[in-house]
Amino acid sequence: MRPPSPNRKKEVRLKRGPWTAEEDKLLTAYIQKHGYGSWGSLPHKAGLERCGKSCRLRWINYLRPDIKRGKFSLEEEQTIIQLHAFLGNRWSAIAAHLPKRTDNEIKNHWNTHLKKRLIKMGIDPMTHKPSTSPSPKNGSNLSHMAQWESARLQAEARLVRESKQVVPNLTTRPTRRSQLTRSSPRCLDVLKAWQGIVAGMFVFSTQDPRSLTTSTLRFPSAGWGEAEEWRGQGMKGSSDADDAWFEEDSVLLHSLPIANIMEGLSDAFILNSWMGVDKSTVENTVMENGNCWDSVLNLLNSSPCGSPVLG
DNA sequence: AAGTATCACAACCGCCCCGGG
DNA sequence: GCCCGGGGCGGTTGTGATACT
Repeated sequence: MRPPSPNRKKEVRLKRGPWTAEEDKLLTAYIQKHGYGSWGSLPHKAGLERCGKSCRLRWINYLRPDIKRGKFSLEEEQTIIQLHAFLGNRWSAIAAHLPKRTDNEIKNHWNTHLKKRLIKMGIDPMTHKPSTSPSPKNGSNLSHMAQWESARLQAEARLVRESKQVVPNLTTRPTRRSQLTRSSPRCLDVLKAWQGIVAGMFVFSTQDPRSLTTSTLRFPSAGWGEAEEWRGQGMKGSSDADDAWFEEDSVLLHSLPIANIMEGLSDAFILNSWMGVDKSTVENTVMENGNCWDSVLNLLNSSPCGSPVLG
């Protein structure tokens, strides 16, 4: 605990550290009766010797009734990893896509679990790419990342415009930054589309799951709806060590295609817009087209919200 | 049983953005 | 346009619980 600053004007002794049950009760009772907002004056009104920030944090991260606590499900972990691959450490944006989870909780879970597991697997948790042995495609990856960022920023800019016409959702946490993502989630829901597309359509030509990051993509030979087989197929052909690795980190592995194959994602976009087109035509075109980002940009910018591409 | 290391997560800190004056 | 205060966010720390030696 650091000593109170002598420069602070009329220092009121504010309590710090863990909240007591009594304090929780006071805060909850006050907010239930009066609602929240103006956190600066709330502590005094509620009879708490805490700073407004502390009250806000306690409410948002712990006392809110619509918070889901406890272990993260596999699905949630997968979602976090995938969203983190695109959004980085923008926890509030990630939390906006995980109902009833707080940004703080997600951040903690990432730092204590997911990040370590990625590192253990040799994946750079920041780039979601292999942390060693630079890929020969690094240059193009960077380029694609830059293009993706450009696409994302353009999409966000569009969201900002659209958000001005959207009534805020009063049932969710009203944050200034998250309003951008929350009031217009469709374009971020593109992630869901990716998840469905990639998990549902792609299999990897390699039998070594560790080389997923550099694998080329192929399609399930038996049909579009049988992509689940890829996991089993991959395990059958791998060594014991691979199996152990595969099993241990199966959740993460299942996410890897989305996290790592940034290039493939552009293909996924195109594929999604080509549903119904002859499979071989799609495959040929995707494989021949080394850079689909122009198409991605077009999709992002021209697709009206509610289009199939954006969910 | 005691000491130490590690884990999990609540809470704090400082920076930044935004709106209002 | 500038300043200021409120509020939000991400990074970091503190601390209790648990596992290990």
